[in-house]
Amino acid sequence: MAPDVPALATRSATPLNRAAVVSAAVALADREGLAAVSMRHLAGELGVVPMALYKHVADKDDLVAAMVDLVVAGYAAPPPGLEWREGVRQRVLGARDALLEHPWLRQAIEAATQRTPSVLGHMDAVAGEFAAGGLSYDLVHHSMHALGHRIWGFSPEAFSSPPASGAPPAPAPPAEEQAAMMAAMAQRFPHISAIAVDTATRHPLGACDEQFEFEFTLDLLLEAFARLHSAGWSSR
Amino acid sequence: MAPDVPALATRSATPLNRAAVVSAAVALADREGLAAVSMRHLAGELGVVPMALYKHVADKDDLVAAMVDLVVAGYAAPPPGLEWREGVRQRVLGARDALLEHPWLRQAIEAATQRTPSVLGHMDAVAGEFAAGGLSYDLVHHSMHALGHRIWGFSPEAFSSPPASGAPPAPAPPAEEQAAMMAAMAQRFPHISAIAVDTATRHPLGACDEQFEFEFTLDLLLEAFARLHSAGWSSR
DNA sequence: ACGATAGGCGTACGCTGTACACCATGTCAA
DNA sequence: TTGACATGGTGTACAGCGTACGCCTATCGT
Repeated sequence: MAPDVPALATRSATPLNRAAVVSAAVALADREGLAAVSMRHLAGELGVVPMALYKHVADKDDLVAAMVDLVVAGYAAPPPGLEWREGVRQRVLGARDALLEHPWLRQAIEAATQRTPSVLGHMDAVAGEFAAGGLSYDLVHHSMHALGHRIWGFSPEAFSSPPASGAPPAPAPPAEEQAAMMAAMAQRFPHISAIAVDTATRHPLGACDEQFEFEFTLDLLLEAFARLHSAGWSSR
Repeated sequence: MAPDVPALATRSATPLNRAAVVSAAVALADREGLAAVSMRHLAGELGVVPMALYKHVADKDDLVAAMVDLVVAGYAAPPPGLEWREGVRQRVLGARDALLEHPWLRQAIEAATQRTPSVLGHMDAVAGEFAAGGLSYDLVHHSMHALGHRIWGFSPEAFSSPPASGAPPAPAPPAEEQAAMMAAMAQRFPHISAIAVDTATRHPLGACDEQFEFEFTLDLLLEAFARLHSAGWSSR
């Protein structure tokens, strides 16, 4: 028999390094979601024993932070010299693009306990776009608070259902029951039901247009910031 | 010897019920944080074996959802007949009050995978305040998207540091090093540093005023919604 | 030639959620 | 009165998690 390389997992000849570990984790998360990124699973993916990873990352938190850092480092930077609203807009939409490519990113950012360099860099770059427009740092500060997680490309949706992990929890209730449910909903929650109806008439094909939703809010806030700016607003 | 009641844990004579389990979980989370709410810990608290809890809650997700539901059910409702902005404002600030009493609530809401009745009820009530002002459901829909998690009383802060769990990670670096760090920060991240400086001059005593921050954004958005409303805005 | 170092391995511990079988009790119908 | 049945607490067990600790080997600078 030939006792050479391991059977299944890809095990390269050269030793691991931090970058390889982190990018493998990103790829794994892209493929199977953030929950699948356990030290054991990732190690198996790399053809290595779990504890080997700890030679390259301090702990799981460090790994996740590094994953975020890697993706955020790849955010597209708009050309300099843009009007400030456009600069902010492009940076935020750039973040959103990355988010759409790496759906786990939102969860990772929300769970993050550190601010890594790339993360700070993005926040600084966004602040810089504001500042280039002549907004006072006072206003920039509060405007960025208003943007909140939107600078990472997502809004904290009060409505949107969680990402529908795999199989539907209820096995498709019969249409009759569903109609009864709808009626009960309409009675108990008239306003959100009305919203649902209103939305359905406007967008017959599916749920609401997330991208429109996102840009709507973004532009709304940007306009409000501009108004405050030209009015010489100050926090005290 | 007296082989009667268990030694340490409080074990009442009457059997458990769902409400008792859930409110014990809330109390535990209030005392020791959401992370401390494990089935085993909670069961121990109730003087019961872990699996006993599964007679009252379907699983951990169900428990957390019920915890959220319980707190949200207690949100203060403003008197009817308020001007719509004031109605929304009071409901949202009421949610914020509950959040300040139960710091774990934010995390629980963010992690929630279900919309329980109380949760839907709050969303509906907020929508109702808008609707009472004559806003179209179309605009209500988009305005609530804009509010996002703010209707739960918190804004997703891009800046605020995570809640500083227990001991500081670094054991208070020497002042000399700290100054060097600050200088390096200022060079690499000029804008956020400028914000920090600006903020420090305005609020010499501490970090920024979260409450002010929150209300600033809230009022900003509300004013923008009002402007759209009076301009007859529609999404298409 | 040799010690230091880097990097992968193996074992083990304590923690998590929860499936499954079992048993005591209270309630109700026959 | 008796048996069926539901309710609720128990005990054991399993798979998975992060990670502390010690060992072993290959490489490299001196």
